[in-house]
Amino acid sequence: MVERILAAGREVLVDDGYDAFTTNRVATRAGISPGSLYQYFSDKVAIVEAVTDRWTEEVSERVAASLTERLGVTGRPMVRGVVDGLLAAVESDPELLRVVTTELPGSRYRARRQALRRRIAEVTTAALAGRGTRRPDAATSGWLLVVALEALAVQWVLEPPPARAGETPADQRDRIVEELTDLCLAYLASAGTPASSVETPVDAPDAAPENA
Amino acid sequence: MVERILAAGREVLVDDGYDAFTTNRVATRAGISPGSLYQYFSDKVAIVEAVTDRWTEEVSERVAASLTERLGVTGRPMVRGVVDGLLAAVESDPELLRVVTTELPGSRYRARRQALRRRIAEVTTAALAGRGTRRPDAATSGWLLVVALEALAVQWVLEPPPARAGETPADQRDRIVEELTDLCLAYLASAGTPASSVETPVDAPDAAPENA
Amino acid sequence: MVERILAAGREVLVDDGYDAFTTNRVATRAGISPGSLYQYFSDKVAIVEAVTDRWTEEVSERVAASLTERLGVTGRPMVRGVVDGLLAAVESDPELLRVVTTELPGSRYRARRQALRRRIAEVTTAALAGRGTRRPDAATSGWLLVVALEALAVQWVLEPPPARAGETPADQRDRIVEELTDLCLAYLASAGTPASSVETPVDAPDAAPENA
Amino acid sequence: MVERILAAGREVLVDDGYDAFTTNRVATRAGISPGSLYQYFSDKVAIVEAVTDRWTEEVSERVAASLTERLGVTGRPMVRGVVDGLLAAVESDPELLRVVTTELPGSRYRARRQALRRRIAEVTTAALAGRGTRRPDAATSGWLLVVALEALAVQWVLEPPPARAGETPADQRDRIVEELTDLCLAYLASAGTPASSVETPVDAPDAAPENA
DNA sequence: CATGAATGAGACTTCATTCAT
DNA sequence: AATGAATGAAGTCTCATTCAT
Repeated sequence: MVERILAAGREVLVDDGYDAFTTNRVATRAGISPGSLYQYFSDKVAIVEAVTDRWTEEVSERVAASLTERLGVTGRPMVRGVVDGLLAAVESDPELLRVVTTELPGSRYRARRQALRRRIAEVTTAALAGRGTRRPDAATSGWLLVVALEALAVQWVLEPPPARAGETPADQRDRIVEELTDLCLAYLASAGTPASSVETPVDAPDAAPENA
Repeated sequence: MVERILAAGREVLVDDGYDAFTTNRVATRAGISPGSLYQYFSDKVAIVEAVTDRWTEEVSERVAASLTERLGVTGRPMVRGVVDGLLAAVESDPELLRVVTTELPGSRYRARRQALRRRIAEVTTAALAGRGTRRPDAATSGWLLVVALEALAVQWVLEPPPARAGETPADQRDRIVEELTDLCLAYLASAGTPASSVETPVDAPDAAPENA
Repeated sequence: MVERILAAGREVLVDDGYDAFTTNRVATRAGISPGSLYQYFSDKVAIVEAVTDRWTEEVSERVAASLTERLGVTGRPMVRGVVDGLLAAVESDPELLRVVTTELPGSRYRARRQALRRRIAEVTTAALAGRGTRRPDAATSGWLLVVALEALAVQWVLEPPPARAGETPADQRDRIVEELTDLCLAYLASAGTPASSVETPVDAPDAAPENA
Repeated sequence: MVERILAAGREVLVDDGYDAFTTNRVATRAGISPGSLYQYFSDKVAIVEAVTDRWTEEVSERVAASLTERLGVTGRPMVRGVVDGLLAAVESDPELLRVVTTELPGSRYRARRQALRRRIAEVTTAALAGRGTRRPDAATSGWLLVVALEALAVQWVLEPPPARAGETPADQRDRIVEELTDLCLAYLASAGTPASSVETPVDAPDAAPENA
């Protein structure tokens, strides 16, 4: 029965949006009476939380799975694995992803989303940690990569960039994975500006290669 | 009077959240009568839109300004300028930024947000365009950098990473700017995986430097 | 419960008028909560329609009944029967009759009223049809009698003429029935002005008997 | 200025209906400010009353005029004159007639309408009074004819019966005038059922001519 | 346990009226 | 006299929640 409610809740959220997520509608969709909802959930909010928690767990598991799968791997394949795992994770339920990231009022469901983000951050930084890197500040680098990767993964699912001519979705996905992998590796490999030079940066040496 | 309403609207949005954004509350906060709202706005939605539009314009202007300021600049300083401009833009009203990015139901205000995103994407990719780069697909690279930068800029304002011990906020900001600049330059400078090698990637050569 | 709402609706309409027919007032009068109205009616308008529909049916039934009662009758008794039936019909709820005829905004409830009028017109003209008549144009005669009879019946209920001294209401009613019967029969028996004489009417022959 | 307001009021009433008769709309239509209405009228209701009063006077005058025009006339032409005058009167502003008879809430504007009706009743009965008649009760006969004539005149303007094939509106109008004239004369000429026979009506003698 | 009718607070909006300018 | 911005009471309708069956 909880199952039916959660399924109905997800459907309403995905099909009708959060604004239309009324208890009556969820009950109708679940084929039960509005009163019965309150036997299993204290609140309307609790239903939304349960629906998103379930999705959250799915995402977390996928991320964790793809990492444990590649425990021994190192080098570029390892990074690629992390990226691929992240994409696979957010691809688990694109419609609900959209609702969670763009529809849900942050003020009410902030805690849940931050928990997920934190968990992803943990595993991701852990995976990227050991990497040989010339970055000076691991905490900042981790934060930066996780934020960027999460945003890119989500955006990839919700509004992917136009594919190349004749490119299959699978090909495009592979390409994006390589791009993100490049992004991570290039960043990690680049020398962070030493603290002293922040104030008076010397441009010439580390400037972008002027189309050499 | 429009001013008072917009100010009150912003306050309610920021202090109480979108769920509590009721016409009565806005009117009370503005110290006027509920009926007066409708002399200046057709709708509750119109008020929200006006509040966010104003913020949107501010952000747009800041981005544009910081770019025109550095028209002649090239190389790393130019990229740093773009990054700094982006940060400055989203820093204009952190509280409203939070509301707009996490509180507003996407389904109702999607159009507005996408317009802003598109405008930012345009100027950013334009700025980054001429850069010498070894990236194979400009469209994808642009998309990737814009998505990443936007997310990082927003996150920087809403939940910045912990500062180093004894570091002032201004110092941290400078440091983040350098990090983002590194991210962009390193990515652009790195060789995109040639299409042929996507299928059967050779890891060794382009792997991350294993802490050599 | 629908019953209670309809009863309350009728009361409000009759006691306070259509202007005061607010959902809150109906709910209060019915001893229920405003929200409950909407479990049974989609709209405020729907309530008014239900109330008037019920009255409409009652009126229709009465008219039909009084006609079937006298199926075999002919001559003056038949006409008298139609007239009596019409009066009986509109007498079913004088207070609501007043509301329906004078209070309800025609623009909103026109359709309903016309349906009733049409139904009455049908049965009445049908009943009067076979009558031997010297009227040249049946359509016009029917229209004329129905309009006149309806108005007279309604007016009889709402603002009857002063009774004769010492006359009981029942007596007056009988008298009015005879008057209306006379009206119908006299009209039907009178020779319609032939089409040719319409243009250049000769007054003398068909003039009213000058108190001969 | 009063003129402009009344004209605007009439327009709104006619074009948009009583429901849409708001002070703001009237003011806009009159090209003045809402506040100015209250310099000339105490109330929204007062405006409606003024508009309808003006119409009422027009109608009254027309009725009176058509009667004084035919002061010396007698016989059928006289009756025809009354009928024609009545029609002419209600034809003065068909659109406003519709509003007044079907749109205006009776409870608020009852008094005005009754005054008009009474005035019409007076002149009409006065005109019909001297007529030689076999009717036993002048008061009742007058009431009956006035009610019937008013209803017929109004209905003629608002929803006239279908015209004969090839008949011009003017012809139809002439025909209707004759019909109403017949109605009046036939009724007045017919012998009222004597009081004694009301109780036990003998049908045969005064029955309608069975299509002999 | 399940039901679903009933609840009632409260949201959005309109509009007759006023009053300072 | 004219204005028109401001008012605020009141109306319609929704929906999360409860409770008797």
